[in-house]
Amino acid sequence: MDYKDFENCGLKKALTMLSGKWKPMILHYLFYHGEFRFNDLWRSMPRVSKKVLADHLRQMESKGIIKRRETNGFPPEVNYALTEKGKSLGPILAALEKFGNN
Amino acid sequence: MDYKDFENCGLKKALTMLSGKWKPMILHYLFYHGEFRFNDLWRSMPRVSKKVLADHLRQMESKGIIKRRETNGFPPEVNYALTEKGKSLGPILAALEKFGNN
DNA sequence: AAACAAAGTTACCTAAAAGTAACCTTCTTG
DNA sequence: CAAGAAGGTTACTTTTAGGTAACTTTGTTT
Repeated sequence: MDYKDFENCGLKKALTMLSGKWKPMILHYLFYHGEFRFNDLWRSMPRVSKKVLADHLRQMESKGIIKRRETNGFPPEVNYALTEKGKSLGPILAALEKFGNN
Repeated sequence: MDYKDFENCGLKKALTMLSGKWKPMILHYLFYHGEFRFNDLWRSMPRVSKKVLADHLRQMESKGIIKRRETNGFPPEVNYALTEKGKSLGPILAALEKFGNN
């Protein structure tokens, strides 16, 4: 590994996708509840700001981990769910959780 | 999961241990080269400051992922290596690396 | 005696991440 | 026709992470 190319390392990319104050909680919620709506998630996480939650969701969407789906009824409804790629994180996150609990 | 207890979640704890700008690179170095000395690592990572490198190493040591060993000869020599717990991250990091490369 | 080496530490400074409160748009209901 | 709800955005402030350069300590080499 040439260290000037380290930004392209898969480990670095994966950990960057998962780092963010609220991402573990979002992922936990997704694996536990399946999909959710923006405000439902937000209300269940009382200490996160809408701004940061929206940022985190956008980042995760841009990495292909979650997908956003708008229904055009009223009131507007936006659902977030894991993509297939996101679901493939399942075993890894389970292993991390186990590791973190020692 | 009660969200006010989320700080104690294993996933959160694990990801916190692994997050830090240079930790993926340190781990990569450890798994690839085995142990190293402070300045050897530092010289191979020209863009990290000694302060941050020392901080990262201290955090990882405090989590039991790496161990620090001083020899009392001269010049002083400090070696860092993975602990057994650290080695147990191997398969997880390999899976993350694969995931990160899609 | 001066210079150097290892493994840091210290006192600052800058950049990035997160938080706050107010606001916006489109429709619905009272 | 005012209020409210969903799903955000905006401008601004605070907090945390990371960076810089100089310095320290103990001993060795020149």
